[in-house]
Amino acid sequence: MNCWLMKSEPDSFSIDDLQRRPRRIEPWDGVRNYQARNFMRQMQVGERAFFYHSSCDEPGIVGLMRVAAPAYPDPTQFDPKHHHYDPASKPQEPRWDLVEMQFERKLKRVITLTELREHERKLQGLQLLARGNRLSIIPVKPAHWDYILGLE
DNA sequence: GCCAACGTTGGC
DNA sequence: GCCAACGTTGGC
Repeated sequence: MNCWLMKSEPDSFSIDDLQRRPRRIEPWDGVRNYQARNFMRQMQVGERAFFYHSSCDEPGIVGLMRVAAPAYPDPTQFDPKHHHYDPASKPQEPRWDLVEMQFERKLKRVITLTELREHERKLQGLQLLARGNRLSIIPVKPAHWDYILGLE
């Protein structure tokens, strides 16, 4: 079982939004980065992911999710009215995928990016802490997963 | 295949 | 709002 970390800007979609969705499930659409897409294609139903709030007052991990449905083509890529429309993607050969994520629980408190950095030595190799990190979906080693949850 | 220009991400 | 880092695009 792999573990993951998925970023979202709370202004557009927050952990509370996920909790309020029907069945607490949301299609994770709008990912337009090949590396992130390839990670989604590796994700298996039941695998766990951190929900990370980015570009906000307090960037950090705010909750836990599980993969509810494996990767399939993201319909928003074919919708000309959609912000994430990709005219270069053909329905016969979709370029972008999504996975469906299900709310598991909120953390008792936010584990901030600042706090994670204080544990840099224990979290060696965690891509979130790497210089210039911009990927919205990254794998998390099980040992790192456990260590981070231990901070809660 | 190179690389400049441009767009995006995301912390601060 | 600024800016560093990175990805993508497109001319050559």
